[in-house]
Parts: sequence; C-alpha cells; structure tokens
Amino acid sequence: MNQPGSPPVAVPLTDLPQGKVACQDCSLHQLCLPVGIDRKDLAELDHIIKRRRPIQRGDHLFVASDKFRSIYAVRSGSLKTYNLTEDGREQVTGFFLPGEIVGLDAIGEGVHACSARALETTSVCEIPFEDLEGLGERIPALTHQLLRIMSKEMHHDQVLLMLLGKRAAEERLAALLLNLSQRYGLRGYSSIEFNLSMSRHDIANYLGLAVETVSRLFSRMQEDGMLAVRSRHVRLTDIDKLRALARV
Amino acid sequence: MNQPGSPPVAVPLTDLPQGKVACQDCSLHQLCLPVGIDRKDLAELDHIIKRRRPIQRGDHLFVASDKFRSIYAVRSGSLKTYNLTEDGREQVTGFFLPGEIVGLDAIGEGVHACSARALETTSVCEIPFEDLEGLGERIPALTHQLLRIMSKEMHHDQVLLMLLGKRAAEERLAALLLNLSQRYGLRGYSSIEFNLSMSRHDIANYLGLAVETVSRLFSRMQEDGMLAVRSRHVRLTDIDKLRALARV
DNA sequence: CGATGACTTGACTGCTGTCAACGTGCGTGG
DNA sequence: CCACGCACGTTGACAGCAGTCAAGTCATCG
Repeated sequence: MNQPGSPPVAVPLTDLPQGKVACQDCSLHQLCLPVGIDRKDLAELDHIIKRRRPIQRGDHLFVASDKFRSIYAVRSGSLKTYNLTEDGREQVTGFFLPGEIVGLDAIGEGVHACSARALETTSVCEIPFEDLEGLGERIPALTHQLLRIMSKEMHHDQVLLMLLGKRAAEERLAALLLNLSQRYGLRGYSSIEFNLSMSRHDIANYLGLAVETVSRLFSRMQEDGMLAVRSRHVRLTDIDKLRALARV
Repeated sequence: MNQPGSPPVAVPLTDLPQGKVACQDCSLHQLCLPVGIDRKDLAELDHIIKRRRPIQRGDHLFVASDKFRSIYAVRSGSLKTYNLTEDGREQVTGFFLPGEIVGLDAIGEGVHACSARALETTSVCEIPFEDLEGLGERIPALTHQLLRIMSKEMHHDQVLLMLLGKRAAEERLAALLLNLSQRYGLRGYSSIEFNLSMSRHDIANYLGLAVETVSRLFSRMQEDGMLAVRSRHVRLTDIDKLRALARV
C-alpha cells in the first residue's frame, strides 16, 4: 500500500504477455465492452487492448488529475474509485468488479476526475481511448455499447445519490449488499455468500457513514437474522428481509 | 402543475414552427451539442432536431419508465430531474439550464431512469436518439461531443455524491450556489446575482436536507454577510467567504 | 508470537430532521 | 381594488440518529 503522506502515483506497469486472453475467449465477454459486437470486429478491438501485469492491493491504476489516455476493463480482482476533498477526506464513488469499465468520467475533461485503487490483486485490460474512438468510427456497435455503459454508470450514480440523500444508514447498507449480491451473481459467483474485497472503511465511506456505524449495522442485521457475517465473509440468510429493508 | 395523486404523464406536445432557431444561429451554440462541429455537419444535426411548444412549470418532459426515444437540449427555462422511491419520496438528481442535455441516463436501458419536470416555462430541442446515432456514424465529432457531455455529467454526479456523503449542510448549500453562479455566468447572466428557478423544497431535496434546514442556512449565511436573499432572488456578496465555506 | 492494522462495542454529543406555528407573496374572484 | 386562500418560506422547540472519542478484541503477517 502507498505510504500515507506521500502523494499517490499510478504504478507504471510494463506490458507482459502473461494471462493474455483474447476478448473472444474471455469469460467476461457478455458483461464487458464486447457486448453486441461480432467476432470479426472483436478481433479489431482485441488488437488495440493492452494487457498488463496485475496490480497489487493498494496500488493506483490512475490518480485524479492524471492525463486521460485510456479506459480500463477489470479482468479479475476489484477496484474502488474515489475523490479527495482539499482537506484530504476521501469519498469512495464506486466499486468495480470484473467486466466493469473504469475511467469513463475522464473523457469530458481529458483529465482523470477521480483516482482508482486496487482492493486486491487485480488485472485490467487497458483500452487506449484514442484508438477506441477511431475504432468506433468504423464499428458503430462499439460506440453504442460504450454509450450504454456510460449511461448505466450514470444510472448507478443516481441510485447512489438516492441512497445518500434519502435513506437511513440501515437501508443504505442493505442496498449495497443486495447490489453486490446481484453483481456477483451475474459473474457466476454465489449471490448469497461472498467475500467483500473492500474494508469496512471503504463501505462506510461509500455509503456516507462512519466506520463504527457500519460495524454496528452488520452486528444488528446479524442479530436480526438477515445475514451472517464474519470479518469480510458475508452470507445473506434472509434476502426478502434485506429487500424489504432496502425497499428495492 | 400536475395534481398530486394522479400519476404524472409527460405532456404530449405538438410540433410548432414558433421560435425555431437553427443550431448555427442559436446563442447556446458554444455550450450545447454543437461544440466542435463544423457548419456543414451542423446543418445535418439541425435537420433531425424537433422544436416544440414550450412546456409549462410543473409539466413533465418525460417520466421514469417512459420508453426512451430522444434526448433533450434545454433552449430556455430550466428543468429538474428526479427519482421516486417506492414509498413516494423524491430525490432531485439535477437541475438543467439552457444548453444542457437531459435524458442521457436512459440510453443504457432504453427506458427513462428518472423523470424530468419544468421548473418554469421551458422550451427544449428534442433530438431523436436513433437519428443522432445514425448521424454520429458519419460525423465522429458529434459522437465525441456526446461522450464528452455524458462524461461531464458523470463528473457532476460524483461531485454531488461528495456533497451528500461528506459535507455538512452549510457546505452543500454554498457549493450549490457557487455551481449555479458559475453556470449562470457561462450563459451570459450575472454570476453574482440571479433568480433561482427552483423552490426551497427542490434545493433541500437535491442537497439531501430538510426544507427548514435550507431556510435556516439562507438566513444564517445572510447574517454572516456572504449573500443577500429575498425569496428566490440571490445576490452573492462575499464569494470568497462562500468558496472557503464550500471548500471549492 | 508479538506487532500492527482492522474491526467491534460502549458512552456521549451534536447536527439535522420533525413537528408546529407563523409570516409572506401571489393569484383568483367577488 | 381588496379580501381571501393557498402555496411557499421562515422560525422555534425538541428529539433522535448517527458521528466522535475511547477502549478493547480480533485477525493477519512477518
């Protein structure tokens, strides 16, 4: 992990052939940028993508105010994105699982608007944006999928806004757990039992709560029989109860 | 205004030639979709745009779950977008001023994710999304600008997330006022004196606060000499103080 | 096995929401 | 033109949820 105090720097990563899986053969095919793109065009997309040595827990993929060059698809592991206030407080704005795209909010200004940091050992596919735009001119389906992904992320942000603006602490945590459950499910993992890759601190931060509050909530929800939690391992034992709580 | 109780419906609007200003001649040219697009291509864009009779304060431009057909550029007036929770509570997610684009978060699902309602008499340019995508295939600059706009809106959401998650009530209001100030300025209005088109209720809702809190904050900030407020008219009398408060 | 960071639990405080009453401005209709 | 009604906005009193501070437990890793 980067030492606190020293300003974070995105780790410079050398290209390595290891773990190179073509888009066509990638298990995340159905969740990622390739959705709706035919085999031939996929080969072209594959061609511009750079695959890199995995980054370690705590390493930065990019840092706010870095020049924007690429967007990134998570291949394995997970990331968080966050912003810093001037006085150094952090706001976690998202968690990214395999198949999800990070860095889209930098397109507008040409500079990264947030920082992205690995929650565990994580590999990503780097997609140089200039190349992607060029490719998009010849493959409309690619642009359409990019627009869809961005639009969905806008939607995600709005759900989060709703959580932070209108929901009590308990509802927020329930909503996050159900959201993660669904996303793990889509990725072929269990949707009722999973390991959180993010710390209590990150969860609290994302939900706009204090760590202690999150901790108390986990305990209470366990007492109430809706989940079993031991450290970062969570099992949802009463999804309906959770849903009622989250009102989703 | 729609009667409370009856479910809101987007007003069906007939096309009218009135107030028809071509994109080339529109004063919002530099703020809107046309940025970076040359004169010839602009004529094509102009061709697909529909201009409509103004909608009245309280009318809906679209409602969440409406089928997605078009995005809209605000020509004059202003809008708010909002979501409803299942139990009917509202979360305002954005205010839109002339030159800003509404409806982008519907691209992903093909269905509007939020509702958009006029805060005052408002005219919009309707841009059918299918046509726009088609045009984008021939005019890459158009797609680029669309991506930029979406990316900027993602950025806006993240700033708002930061406000709701990490900021005290006073900082939130200061940040909103400075943000509006800047946006009014860009549009050629005064950036230190303006009329809010949104009610205290909408402001409170947007900032995740109670109306009473917002009202108290306006009073306190006036006592502290950073602004003068009378009903919806606001004059920022000490922008530096406001900035210090908002920490922007 | 000890050190360090992550997490939990408890005690207390304070910000902001809720409830309530009152003031203000605007449009409508007599 | 004025009186009325209604929506919007302001102010005050009070309470509760969640934050802060503090201490202690647990887990992980060298």
